[in-house]
Amino acid sequence: MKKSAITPPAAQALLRIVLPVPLRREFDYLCPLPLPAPGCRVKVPFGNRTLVGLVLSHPQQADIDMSRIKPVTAVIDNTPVLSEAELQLLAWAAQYYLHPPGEVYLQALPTLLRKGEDAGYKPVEIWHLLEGDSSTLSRAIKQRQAYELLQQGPMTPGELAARGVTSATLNALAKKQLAEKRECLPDRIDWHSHIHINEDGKPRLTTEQALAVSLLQQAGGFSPFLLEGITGSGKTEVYLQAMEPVLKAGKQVLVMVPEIGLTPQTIARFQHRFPLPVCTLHSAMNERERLDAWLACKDGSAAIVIGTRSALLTPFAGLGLIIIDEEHDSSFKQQDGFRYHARDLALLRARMLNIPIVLGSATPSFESLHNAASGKYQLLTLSQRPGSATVAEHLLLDSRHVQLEAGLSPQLQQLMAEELEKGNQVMLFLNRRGYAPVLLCHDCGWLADCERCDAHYTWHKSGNRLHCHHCDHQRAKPPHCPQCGSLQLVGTGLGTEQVEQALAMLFPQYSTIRIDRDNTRRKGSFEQHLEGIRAGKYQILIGTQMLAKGHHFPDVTLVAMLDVDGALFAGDFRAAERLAQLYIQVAGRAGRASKPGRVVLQTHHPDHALLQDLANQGYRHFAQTALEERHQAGLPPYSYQALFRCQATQGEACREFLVPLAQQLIPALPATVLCLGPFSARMERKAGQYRYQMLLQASNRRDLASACRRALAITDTLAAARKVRWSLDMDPQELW
DNA sequence: AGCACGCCGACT
DNA sequence: GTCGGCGTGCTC
Repeated sequence: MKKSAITPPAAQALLRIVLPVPLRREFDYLCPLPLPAPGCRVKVPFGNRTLVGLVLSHPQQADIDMSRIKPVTAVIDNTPVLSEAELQLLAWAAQYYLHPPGEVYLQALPTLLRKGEDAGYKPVEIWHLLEGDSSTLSRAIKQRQAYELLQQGPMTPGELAARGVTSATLNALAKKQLAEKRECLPDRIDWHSHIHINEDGKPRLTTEQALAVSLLQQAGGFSPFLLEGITGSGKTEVYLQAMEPVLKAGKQVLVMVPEIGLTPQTIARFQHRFPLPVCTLHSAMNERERLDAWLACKDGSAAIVIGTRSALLTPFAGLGLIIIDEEHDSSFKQQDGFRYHARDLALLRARMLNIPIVLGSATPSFESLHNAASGKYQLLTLSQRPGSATVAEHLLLDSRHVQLEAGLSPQLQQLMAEELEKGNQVMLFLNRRGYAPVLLCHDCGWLADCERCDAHYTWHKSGNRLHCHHCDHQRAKPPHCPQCGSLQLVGTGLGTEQVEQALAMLFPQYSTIRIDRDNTRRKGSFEQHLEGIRAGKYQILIGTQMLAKGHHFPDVTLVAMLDVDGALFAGDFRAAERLAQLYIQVAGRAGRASKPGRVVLQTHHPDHALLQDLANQGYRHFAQTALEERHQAGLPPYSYQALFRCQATQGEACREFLVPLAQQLIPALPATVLCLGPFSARMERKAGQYRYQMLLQASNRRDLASACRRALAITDTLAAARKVRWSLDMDPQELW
């Protein structure tokens, strides 16, 4: 007879975990010993569903009554998917951005891991030979060929297929017990001990480059740099050489690029210099590719990681350097959900890891310039282009009192003709696609307005459609006015389509290509157009800013911005900064190497201080003036902001939430914190949603954070909060 | 966010 | 009589 039917209660203890729910809270669960370490995933019951959560700590005591605490369903990982250092970074981010911790932590994991999949590589299939009598293959030619191929070593089905071996042949071999398919883990390359640097194509450095490289190569510990280098000054070469000692020490390098910067050419350049494992991380990858790349960062088998915003949250085995190219680019700030700024978090990560970080740009953000001026960043300047390149000439063309042809002044047409006659290319920028931004009835004044937004439809003549650029709604262009029946529907204003059409009339002897989102939608068509331009198939290029980013065409000697006047008076205090960055970007397209370039800005406000500054003094001078203005006005980076946004199908619902929030908050604010609003978005209704906002501005971060925490506490008590969608945006980059 | 619970209108 | 509308509350 068995003794003791009583089993002792299983030894168990508490886990504090985060879950993918929009609650600013952590949750405690019971778990049998041994407890999974912080950074491990567990499955837990939550309400009546099961969620994947991440272990943060092992608390001694629960923060609620023990009777309400449930046991975990399962432990997924026996080794953490995130290290202590990464957990610390994410904890800081959740605190700083005041975002629900579950959404912050889970953001650092690829989707497959969020769903609870194993944190392992996808096994690869390998065919290999078995011991056996191969003489039976004398008459089976294909099988014998496959057998002989496999005698050289095991191969994947893909490699075999490339050599003409079909799966049928392999299956036949398997049936005869001569070969077998096995699943195994992909090879991991141990690159750390044998670094090779390809000196082929390494250019001679300018003095400035050499100085920057030597300072970067000597940098040890946490040292932030701002690399300010004009277009064509060779920033990438500085990055490459700064990476050398880091890689030689067996440390990984993270290169962050804007969304549009992750091109095959970028990757190829790094791959060519360093024949080491380079991996990319971006949104266009599928879930499996992303997990495999994520694992390669985490286990150290990737030497160089080139990625967009989300790459910053990826774990690294041994990160030695962070590079942020085009650091001013707005795509580094996430614009929904967890609204983090990857550049700002990168600084924090570098500080936590005690490693150098380089922010590079031709047009640094005002924040970074301010930090360089105050000595927080070391400034490295590249003001020369290698070789004998000349600097472009900048012209402001007064478009007042002159007859514009499809937006082109006679003077601009003259300049274009001059360059075209010399066999050069001309590039025109207009940040408005479509034929005309407004369609109206000439007889009764009816306007084609979007039903879901406070905006006009843009008339796209190709396809004869009306298209709302704010909500993406499309409809056929009505044949006559819906109000008075008139056939006199006319377009007002100018879009790229219209300019393209007009150019064909003005310069019939030259061919024109338009580049905007409308005619590059098809995969690969953008690259195809670029190729056509490089090959000289087109002499005149007209496009939106997508033409401005990064692509260089050596035969372009004249670039012109047709209309930026709208941006000069936009309501957002950052509009001028963005315009200046775009202008410099565009200007960088003009001339290089042997051919001097001209940059033309056509404007109705040629005396505007901003434009004068940009054209005559350059970005740096403009930035200094503008920063001084921000200083006077107490705007960022001389103050700090947080924005409460709110949207609902009824404007009233937004006001019923934000007004009492502001009323209760304002009396509790210290003198250092300013509350502005609530006020409606400049475009109050977008895609059927009414949008309101409330801005908090403070002279120091501590007071701003406590004001936000106060506001969040009030929000919890407001029933009206449940009838709207609201969010908190720390360090907002744009106002609605 | 999900999901259940709960209390009021038009339908098999 | 029920199906289902969305307000309210809760999730360790």
